[in-house]
Amino acid sequence: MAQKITKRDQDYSQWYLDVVKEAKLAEHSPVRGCMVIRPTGMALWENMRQGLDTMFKDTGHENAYFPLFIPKSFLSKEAQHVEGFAKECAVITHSRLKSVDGGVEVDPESRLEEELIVRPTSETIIWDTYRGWIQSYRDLPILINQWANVVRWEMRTRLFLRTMEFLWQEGHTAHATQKEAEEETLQMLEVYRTFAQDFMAMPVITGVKTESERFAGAVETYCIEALMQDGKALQAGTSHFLGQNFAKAFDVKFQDKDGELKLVWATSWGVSTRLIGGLIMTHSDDNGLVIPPKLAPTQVVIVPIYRNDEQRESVAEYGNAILSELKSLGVRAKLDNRDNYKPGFKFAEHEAQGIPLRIAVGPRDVENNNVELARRDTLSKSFESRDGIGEFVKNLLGTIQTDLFETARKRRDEMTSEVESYDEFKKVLNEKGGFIYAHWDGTAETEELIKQQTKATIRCIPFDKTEEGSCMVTGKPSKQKVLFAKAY
RNA sequence: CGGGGAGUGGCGCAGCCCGGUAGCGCAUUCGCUUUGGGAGCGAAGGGUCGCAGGUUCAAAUCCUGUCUCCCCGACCA
Repeated sequence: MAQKITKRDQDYSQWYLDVVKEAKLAEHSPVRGCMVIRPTGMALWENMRQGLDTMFKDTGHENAYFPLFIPKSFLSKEAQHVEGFAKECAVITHSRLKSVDGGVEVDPESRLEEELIVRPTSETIIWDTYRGWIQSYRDLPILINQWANVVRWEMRTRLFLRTMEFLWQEGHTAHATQKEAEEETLQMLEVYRTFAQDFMAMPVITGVKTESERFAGAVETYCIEALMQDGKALQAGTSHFLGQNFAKAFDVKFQDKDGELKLVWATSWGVSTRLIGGLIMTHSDDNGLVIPPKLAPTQVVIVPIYRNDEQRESVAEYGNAILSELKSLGVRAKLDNRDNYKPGFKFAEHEAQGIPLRIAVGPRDVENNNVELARRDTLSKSFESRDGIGEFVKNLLGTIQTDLFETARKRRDEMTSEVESYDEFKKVLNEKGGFIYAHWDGTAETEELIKQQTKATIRCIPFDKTEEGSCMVTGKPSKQKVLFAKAY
């Protein structure tokens, strides 16, 4: 029997872990800080990947793949970049083991001349490669994405939200002009925003990071920020305008139309399996995971109910016909005809796995020519006619998708405050949490002070909060409010 | 890296103080009865108690060392 899930309001961390476990998404591996993504979790990631990949292709990008290992020297070429990542790199120093009475140990003879770094991100190896690909303005732009795993030696990990190794995509583009690169950066931010909202049903705030939160090596970092149900923010994706930093570091120049030799402009952008963590914490409840229909590996599950073999057959026939109808309409449906579990158990299990819609069919339904429909998001049940059930379900899935977004947006809005003073800020942060808009003087010192005193950080400087005011801490003039929250 | 907690069948735990070489619940397998919200009964299989030393006639239990994981902080997608 599945273990009960800890109440969400009681212990949010435990609740989160329970949901992940009960939904069979992932589990801790024996390797410190790493996770095993189970088939259910992988199917979800694959759907997310497909949605994103289509959007990348639609905006002119192609996929490629670069090596996992990066020569140590590459990492030292961009000063800011090194500083940001040096402290969390896995380093390969040797190439083989040797047997020593029953066990193995590292063969000291095999020490590498130059150590290899397991990529924490691929800017360096990619820009080293781009140097060879770019000579003329005709070679630009280069619009490439890579689906890969990366490793960051994190101190403390949490399933999906922060693991030592994680799956992600990283886009790396090269452009002839600053304007084009900046437009690309914002375009991809918009792709992320659209994906988060339309596929994940997760509302996000877009904006630009402060200098202290900026990606190591970027000129400007843009982000999407989501709010979790416990009132903490999650950085769900980033898009960086890299300026000419990497072009300078890796000497990537092109000859322009005017004959001049110029440095290339760059962007990079990425989202990771962390999105799954965001998805969980945006929609799920005490019964387990809730997945929006667009991303659900299984959108509809049909549960047959019967008392004897005769009923079993008629119900199976009835259920299979519905299954075929749903499949023919492109609905991802399955029939749960396992005989070793009772319906109640299956209901609970499907709910824990977040399947958006359940259809229960029993002898009564066969007789009355109807079905019992249960929505995962609202946990409400209704009886619907068997006739036209395919179209009905298809529409309902669409409704669930938009309802999930609306519910999440409403919750986010209710958890968003605007304050005018630092006292009010601290009060709201302690009593309510969530997103808080407040004026800030734009200095790193004030930002750090607020962080030290309240643990809240500036999640982003949003695009749409222009209004004159004065910093809630120092009273210095401010052109706009910025978005604060405690964050994951 | 600092503070706390924990390592005992697949999972969750008890036993440890006060040594006598393992037990409970769930899961698994088989059988019968069940099936509209996490089924019941009966039987069976499965663990040298994280690892390494030490004390002892005897160690899950006491001592020393060590590794790992989880939680809270600092750092980060």
